[in-house]
Amino acid sequence: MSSNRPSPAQPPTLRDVAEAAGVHPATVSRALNPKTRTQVGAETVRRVQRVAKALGYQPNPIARSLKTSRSNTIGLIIPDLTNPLFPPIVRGIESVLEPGGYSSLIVNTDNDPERERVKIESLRSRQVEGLIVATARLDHPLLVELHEQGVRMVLVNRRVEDLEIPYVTADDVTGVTLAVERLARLGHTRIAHLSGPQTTSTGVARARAFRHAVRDQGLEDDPSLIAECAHWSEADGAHALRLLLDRGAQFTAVVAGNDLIALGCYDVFAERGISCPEDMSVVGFNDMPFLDKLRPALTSVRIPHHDIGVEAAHTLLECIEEPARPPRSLLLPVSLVVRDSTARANERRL
Amino acid sequence: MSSNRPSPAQPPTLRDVAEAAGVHPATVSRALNPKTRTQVGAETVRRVQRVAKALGYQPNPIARSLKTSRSNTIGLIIPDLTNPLFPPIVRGIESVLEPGGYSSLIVNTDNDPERERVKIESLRSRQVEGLIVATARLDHPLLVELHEQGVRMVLVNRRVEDLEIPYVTADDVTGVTLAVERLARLGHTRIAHLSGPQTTSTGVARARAFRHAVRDQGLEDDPSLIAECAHWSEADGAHALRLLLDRGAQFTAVVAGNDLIALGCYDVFAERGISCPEDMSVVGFNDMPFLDKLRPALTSVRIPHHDIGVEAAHTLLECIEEPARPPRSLLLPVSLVVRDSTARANERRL
DNA sequence: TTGTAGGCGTTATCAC
DNA sequence: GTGATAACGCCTACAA
Repeated sequence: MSSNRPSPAQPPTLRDVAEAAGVHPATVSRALNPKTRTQVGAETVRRVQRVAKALGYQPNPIARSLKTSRSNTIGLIIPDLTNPLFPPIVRGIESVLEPGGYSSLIVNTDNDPERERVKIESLRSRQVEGLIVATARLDHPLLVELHEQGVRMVLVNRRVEDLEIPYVTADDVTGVTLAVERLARLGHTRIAHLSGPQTTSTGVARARAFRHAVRDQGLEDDPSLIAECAHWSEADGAHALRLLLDRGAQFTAVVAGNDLIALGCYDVFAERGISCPEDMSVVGFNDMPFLDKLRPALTSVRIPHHDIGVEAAHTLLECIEEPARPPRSLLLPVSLVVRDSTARANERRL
Repeated sequence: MSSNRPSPAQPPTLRDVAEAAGVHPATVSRALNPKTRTQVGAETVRRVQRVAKALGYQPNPIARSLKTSRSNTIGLIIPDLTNPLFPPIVRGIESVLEPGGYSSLIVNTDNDPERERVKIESLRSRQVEGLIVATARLDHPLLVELHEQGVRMVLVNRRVEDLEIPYVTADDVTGVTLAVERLARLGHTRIAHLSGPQTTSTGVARARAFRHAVRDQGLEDDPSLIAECAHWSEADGAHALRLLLDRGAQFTAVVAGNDLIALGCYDVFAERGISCPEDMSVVGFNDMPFLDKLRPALTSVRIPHHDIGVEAAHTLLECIEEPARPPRSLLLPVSLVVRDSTARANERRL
């Protein structure tokens, strides 16, 4: 009876429960842990559980981590949470991690390798059990290093060259192909591509797919119709389009590396009095939110954001929980969402 | 000697450093901790630091947490990371937390109280030292309960009634007033308000400010021109506007509770062939990204997203690090960003 | 089936 | 100034 703590809400520990249940702490530990519960008498288990609930016992995950050297935490490396591409992916990830008993620590790198190094350092010091990385570049020494150190990770939306790191991405090739096919069917014969940075697998894959698709449509694969954006941003998209235009390139449609780059095109259209889609068609990539409300509504390749997150998380958990099994990578299907930024080619522009 | 670990990259511990430096672990601890460094001889400090760096020693935060019962982690409760309002706030928060040595655990509640309870539970079991809450409702028993338990927290963009919890919000009253003034100056005499949920302080504050502002402009404060949205969402915005329209309400402008609600209006305009801004002006609130690219570009009240995050984080850290000091709340300044969704009133509509 | 004991890596509190 | 010791809360051989 006398075991009531008058104390100021110190959370109860295993010992408190043990005391209250008249049993040894180790027994409580076993009774409360599903994996060892069988080793304890059914009656004892019940009593312990009752007492634990009564006291409002919550295991201290820090103590547990110290003992088991598992943190139940994973790190999420993204360039910029403010880019609408990522929040849905993050939500997908959490929808898997959380039921699995994991939490995620999110960091923004702004695509700065130094920042990235520091933040990953900090994540590791917090003992994360794995990493989901959305910032991978084709040549990415840091990731190679981590991989060699046995850090478990999964890449989303990206890959690294010559490296056996599992990845989950959208099917870039099909996406770009759909875009080009659509434009070709609308009579466009000279289509430009504002590619993403060629330091990223995604940028390279989409650019390569673009050239293939153009040839497959029987069109000329003219390198002067391709401009590379330094970053996946509006500003860089605008810059690249201006370059093409100033160079006097002739084209009636643009396949943008992603939606932000496409938005950059909108800025240039406004600057130069080009009307979209009458003078120029544009297709984006990713189908971010609110594209349907743009002026004009942007045609874009839809990728399964949420599923990418879900699959990435599953893959990572597999790596963690069954280190033996060789992890598989995933290519998720895409579709073209046709809106108002694409129309029949305006031949006068050529 | 025999103390060489041939082992596979077990990260070095304090003990390893101590051994290598020929000194006691406690000394290493002191030498490496800025707050206790003074207790150690300068020469020793140098040697320990050198050895630590050489071994690549990283303190184990879990062990430290166990001992100090501080996790250096805070929880971030937001309704939905996918709402563009939040990522910039999150970034602001992290920009303060990180240099302060804290990490943040982000959870989405989808505004579901039950979910919220579970997630906060889980955060607490992870020993977070404080909470930044963006989901507060005026009547919010859970938060009251937590507050009474002494959980440190700061509200962003929201307040709770009759409760001394510090908050950081934008100046809603001024924002709405600016919007109404602008519309009045454009000749609008009948202005509708699609309010946010009246269960949130923000919804109430903006609605109240709206009615004040209308009267201040010498216009009629007609309750039939106000409709409440059940959530801060596009769908609910559209729903509310349809309601008003179907009711036969006469008005030429809408002040929306936030940008998403304003976007819902766009949908209804399209449905009903109302042209904006010719027939109807709209003002949003929050100035989310990409509003300038909408059709038409949305006039909106800009709030300092990033700063809200920054100040909230500062406030929370203060609460944690100086529990004595009574925390102050903050009201951050706003401005009206005029774009194309507002124009002179079209009297024929009345 | 249950109890015992030791330790995970760190820090706080003593001594010396 | 530095060393010894204990303890944070939990888990897990091992013993009983």
